[in-house]
Amino acid sequence: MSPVPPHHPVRSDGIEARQRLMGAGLKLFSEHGFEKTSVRALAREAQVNLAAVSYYFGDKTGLYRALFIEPFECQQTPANAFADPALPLDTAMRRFFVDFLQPLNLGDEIRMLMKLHFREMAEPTGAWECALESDIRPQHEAMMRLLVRTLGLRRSDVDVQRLAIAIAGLAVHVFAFHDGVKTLAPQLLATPRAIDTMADRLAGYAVSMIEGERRRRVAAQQDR
Amino acid sequence: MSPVPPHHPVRSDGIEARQRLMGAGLKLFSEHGFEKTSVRALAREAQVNLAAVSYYFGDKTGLYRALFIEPFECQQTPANAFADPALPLDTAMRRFFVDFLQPLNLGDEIRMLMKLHFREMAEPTGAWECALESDIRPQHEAMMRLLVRTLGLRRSDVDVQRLAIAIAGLAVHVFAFHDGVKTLAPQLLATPRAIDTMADRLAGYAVSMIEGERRRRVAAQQDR
DNA sequence: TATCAGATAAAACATCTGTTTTACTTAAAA
DNA sequence: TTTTAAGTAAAACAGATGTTTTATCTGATA
Repeated sequence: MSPVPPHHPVRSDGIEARQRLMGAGLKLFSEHGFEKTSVRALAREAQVNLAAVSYYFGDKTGLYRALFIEPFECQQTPANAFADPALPLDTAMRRFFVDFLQPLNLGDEIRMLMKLHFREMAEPTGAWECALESDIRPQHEAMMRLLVRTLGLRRSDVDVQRLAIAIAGLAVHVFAFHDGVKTLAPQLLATPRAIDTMADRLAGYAVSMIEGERRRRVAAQQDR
Repeated sequence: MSPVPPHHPVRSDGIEARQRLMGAGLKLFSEHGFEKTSVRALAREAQVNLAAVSYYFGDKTGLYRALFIEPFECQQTPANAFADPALPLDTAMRRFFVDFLQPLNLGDEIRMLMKLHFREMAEPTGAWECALESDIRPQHEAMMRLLVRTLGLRRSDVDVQRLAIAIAGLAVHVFAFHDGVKTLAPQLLATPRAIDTMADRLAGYAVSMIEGERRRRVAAQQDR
């Protein structure tokens, strides 16, 4: 029925239509969401014919899914900071939050991709599960390993999961409710320097939370 | 042009159409979002004629806005917990988070209203600014007053704002990324008891964060 | 009872949506 | 050069959408 998407088009007028459509999709989807972005707007933005989206991606959702599946360059995951066991906790945390908030500053494409992912998290279209498994879960698990290591546990439990989710939430919240934060306290995200300070503080909060959890566990142990 | 919405319709076949439309709007908007909810679906859900929505609310967005503006019953704000200065910090925090996460359990209508608000936060349609000023900002400021009081400061500064936003983020994150949390760690929000435990832990995290911030301020003071 | 505004109902309207069809152009292979 | 298929373009399609119009009905008031 629908033509097979050719991944390496023979013909190309300068930039290839397929890639330009993905660029347009990244921009428009992240800006206005899936529903509010029409196929016509995509074609216009990409300076490509209306039929191109169905030609290359089958349909509109095909283009959307492609944005989640096909990796963009760079894409360094913040959780990399947790890989090295030799790294002190506060340093690792600080690096995590700096990496996490990085997209707020620079990298137009990555920022849009990030925004697209967060949008998908808030309003799942189905591509979400995919992103969760490939992006979120690995980071969540890396975080849990760090916590298990730091707290000196033998293995993870529900309280470690709670803590991991709460720490990630510190960063996610800033991202997802970027607009709200900007309205409540514009200075906090106004400059790269301010964002760096924010990352620093968030790392500090995370460390405090972990220390608190350690104390709570000790107290709970003694109660038993 | 458009008929003036009569707030007290004389005629009423049992339940009034206007109110039923708001019920339908609350359900469908919170479930599927603004775009994905059609006027026809609203009319069907409310068992009301198609024209009723335009008759009572002018248009579709009018109904949506009405859901934000017109207060539903109860609506106790979590930040009430901060009003009493005599309340110990940890108690106040615990109450805040319990109140905040309460809608996850019970109160079908309130839960939907909450979900609608969070959805609006993630995908602003314009009704957002309204909600921010009337709902969010007061809570944010109550939180800041508590922090200023607890930290023994004379007045708020950017670091207090950062802390307030981070603490609120603990709760908001659980709400907004409810689905994600449920996928990553289903047990955490499965039962009312689990939710209560979550609120308890979040309160603990918040207290730890505040203590950490107090230490940070002392250290920064000494550096100067 | 007659009147009249409030309320409802069904149909019509114009627009926009995602998708497909059809025809045309291009460039490489036979 | 001829052939073939990939790629492009414009128009057409079927359906859904928000909104308005027109007509009808209801029930309290004069």
